[in-house]
Amino acid sequence: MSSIYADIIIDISHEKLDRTFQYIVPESLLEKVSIGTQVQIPFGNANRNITGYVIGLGSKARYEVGKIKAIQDVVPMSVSAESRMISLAGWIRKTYGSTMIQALKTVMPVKQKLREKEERYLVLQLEEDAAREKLAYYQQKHQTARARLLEGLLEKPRITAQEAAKLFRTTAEVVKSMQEQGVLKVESERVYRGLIQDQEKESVEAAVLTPEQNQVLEAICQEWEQQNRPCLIQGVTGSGKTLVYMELMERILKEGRQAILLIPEIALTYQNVQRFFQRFGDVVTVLNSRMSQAERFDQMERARKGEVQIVIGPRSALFTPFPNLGLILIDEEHETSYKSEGTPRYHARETAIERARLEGAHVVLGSATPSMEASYACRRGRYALFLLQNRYQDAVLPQVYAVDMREELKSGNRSILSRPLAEAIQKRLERGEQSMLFLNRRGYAGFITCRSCGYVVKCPHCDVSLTMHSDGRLNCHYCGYQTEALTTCPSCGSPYIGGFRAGTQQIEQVVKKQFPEAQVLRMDLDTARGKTGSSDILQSFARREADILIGTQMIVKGHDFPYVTLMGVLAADLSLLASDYHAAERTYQLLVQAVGRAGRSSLAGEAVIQTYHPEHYSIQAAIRQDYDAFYEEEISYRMLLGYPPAVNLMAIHGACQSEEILASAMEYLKRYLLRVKKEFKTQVIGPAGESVSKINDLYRYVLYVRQGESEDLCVLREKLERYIEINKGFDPVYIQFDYN
DNA sequence: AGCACGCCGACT
DNA sequence: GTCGGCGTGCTC
Repeated sequence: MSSIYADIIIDISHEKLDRTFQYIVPESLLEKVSIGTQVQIPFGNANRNITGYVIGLGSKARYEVGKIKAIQDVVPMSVSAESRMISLAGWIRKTYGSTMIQALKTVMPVKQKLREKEERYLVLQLEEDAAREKLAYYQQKHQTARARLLEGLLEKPRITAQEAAKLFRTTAEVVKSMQEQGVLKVESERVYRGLIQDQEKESVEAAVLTPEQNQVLEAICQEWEQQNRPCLIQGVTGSGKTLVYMELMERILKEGRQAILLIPEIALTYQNVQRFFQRFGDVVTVLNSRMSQAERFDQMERARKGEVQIVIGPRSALFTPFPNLGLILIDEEHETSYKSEGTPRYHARETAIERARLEGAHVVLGSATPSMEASYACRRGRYALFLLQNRYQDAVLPQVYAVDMREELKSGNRSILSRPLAEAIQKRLERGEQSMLFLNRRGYAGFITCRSCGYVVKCPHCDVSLTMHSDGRLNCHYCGYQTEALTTCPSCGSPYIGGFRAGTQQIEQVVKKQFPEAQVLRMDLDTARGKTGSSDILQSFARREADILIGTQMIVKGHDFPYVTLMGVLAADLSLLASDYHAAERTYQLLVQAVGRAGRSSLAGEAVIQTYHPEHYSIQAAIRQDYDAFYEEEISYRMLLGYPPAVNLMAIHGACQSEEILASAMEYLKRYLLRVKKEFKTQVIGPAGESVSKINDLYRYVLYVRQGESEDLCVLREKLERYIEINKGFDPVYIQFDYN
C-alpha cells in the first residue's frame, strides 16, 4: 500500500520558499487532511516546527522518497481567512484550470509582495565619534561585513534594509548582532498607503426608499433566510439600485459582518463611491488598479484586521480577506471586466458565488441589462430575480429614434452625422443643453486601405489592421508597433491609400467644422491618459464648459450629466460585426446604457441611433428598452447554434512560434477528444486560427468543445491536461483553457 | 526566514 | 588548536 503525499506551501514569505514541499500524510491524519488544511510540519535541518497549508494531494512522490518527512499535526478547524482563501483557490484551480500556485497568487496577492510593503529601515544609533571608533574596532577585528555596513551608515544614517543588503551585502545575522550591540536600530514603517482622504460621515440623510425599492429589499432578505440563492436585481438605469445596495450593506454590518462591492474598473470614479463614504464613513475603503501592489495590500490588511467593513473595488477586491464576510455585491454584473484575462481565467460572478458558499455569505448581482448567463440562471431557478422598473423621481426614459444610414447615403449625405442627428445637435446648441456622441468602438475605426486594390495595412507581428493617428503614424493596438504613414500601396503601387472610417478624432473634426460655435470635448484612451485625465474631462463637461462630448465606451458608463438631453450613437452596429457570439448581447447592452445617459433629470431626453441594420433585434429591442424581447430572441439563437449559456462551451487556446507544430498539436488534441467523445457526449469544433491569428510572432489556434448537459467539461479538461503533460510533443505549445 | 557547514584570521 | 564571524546553500 502506497502513501499519500501532500503538497504544502510554507507560511513564510520569501521568494525562495514560494513553492511547494511534499510531505507524507500519516495514516492517522488521512481523514483530516484535505486541500486548504492548515498543518504543522518539521522543516529544515533542525526540523523546526512551522505552519503550512496543504494545496494538493497525490500518490506519487516527486522527491527522493527517503527524504520526505511526515506531517506532524493538523491545526484543528482552522477558520483563518487564509485557509478559506486556499479552499477558494482550490476551487478556482479545479474549475478554470491552472496551477495551484497561480490560483493562490490570484487569491492572495499577499504572499509574494509581503516584503515590499514593510519598508524596514536601518538607523544608526551612535554619535559620529562613537561610530568611527566602532568602525575602527570592526576593521581591526576583521569583521568585514559589519565594517561595510557601518561605513555605509556613516555616509547615510538611515537606509532601507533592502538597499543595505544589496549595497553592502549584509546578512540578517549581521544586522541582528549590530542591533544587539546598540549600533543601529531597525525601524519598520507601517503606514497605510492608498487611503482616500477621510470623508466626514454626513449626518444621516434618512435614506427614503420608494415602495418598489423597499419591496425588493425585503424580498431579498427573505430569500437570504430561505434558499439563499444568488439574487439578481434587474433595474432600469436610474431606478436606485445603489440605494438598495446600501440598505443591504447596512443590515449586514449590523450583524457584525462585512461586505464587498465589486464595480467595473471603468466606473471606479470618486463621485461614484462618494455616496458610500457619506453614508458609511471611514469603515469604507476603495481599491483600484492605479494603486500599487503595496497600497492594495495595505488595504487588504486593514480589512483582515477588521479596521474596515466595506471594500469597494474591481474584480480583485473579491479576494478581500474579511474575517466574517456577509455579502458580495456585483454591480453592472454583465460587464466583461469581471472575467479575468490572465491565468486562471476566472469569472468574478461564479467565483463570488463559490466564495459566498464557502463562507456562508450572500451574493447580490445588479444590472440594467443582465448577462445572458445570469438571466438564464434566473429562468432556470438557480438565481432569484428582483425587478426595479420605475425610474427615480419619475424621470422618463428618453425618446429613441433609429436612423438608417443606408437611406442617408442614398439621399446623398455622406457625412458621419446623419441629418436628423445634426438637427438634434443644432437644437441643443440653441437651447443651451448638452449633447453626447458615442462612437461604438475604438480600433474598428481608422483602418488604412487601398481604394484601388483593397489592400489593408496590417501589423507585421500581429494579424491586426493598423490604425492611423492624427499625426499620420500607423499604430498596432495589440503590440504597440508603429510605422510611418504610407504614400503608396505596397501591394499595387496606387497612390490612393489612406484612412477609411472615422475614429473619435475624425468625428471631432467633422463636428467642429459643422458646428463652429460649439465647444467640443473628446474622451478616449488618448485624451484620458494619466491619473486624472478622464475625470478632468468629465468634470469639465459636468460644469457645462462644453456643449458636446465625443467619446468611446468610457462616456456611457455611470456618469450623470443633468443637462445632457441628447445622446447620439454613431455606428451602433459596429459591435455586431465582431466575430464572436457575444456580439448581439454587447450591442444591446451598450445601446441601452448609452440611451440611459440622456435625460436623467427633469429635462426630457432624446437618443438617436445611427445604424446600417435598423431591423436587427438587438437594435430594435434597445430602441424599445425591452429586455425580455431581447433575451427571448437571443436565447433561442444561442440554443439553435449551441452557444452558452444554453450549452457549455470550452475553448482550448494554443499558441506556438511554429505554425506547423501548433497545427499538429491541435490536431492531436482533437483526435484525443474524438476518442473520448462517446463517454462525454461532446462535440468538437476546429481547430481554427483565432480571430487574431498571430500576436507578437506567436501563432494562435483555438479548438472548441461543446457539451449539452452537465459539468463534465471539467473532468474532460483534467483528462486533457494529463494527456498534454505525458506527451513531450506539446512542450513548445502554450495551452490555455477557457470556459464560455 | 533560519539554520548548518566550511572557511578564514585571531587569540590562548 | 579553537573561537567567533562571514558567506553560501538548503529546506520535502
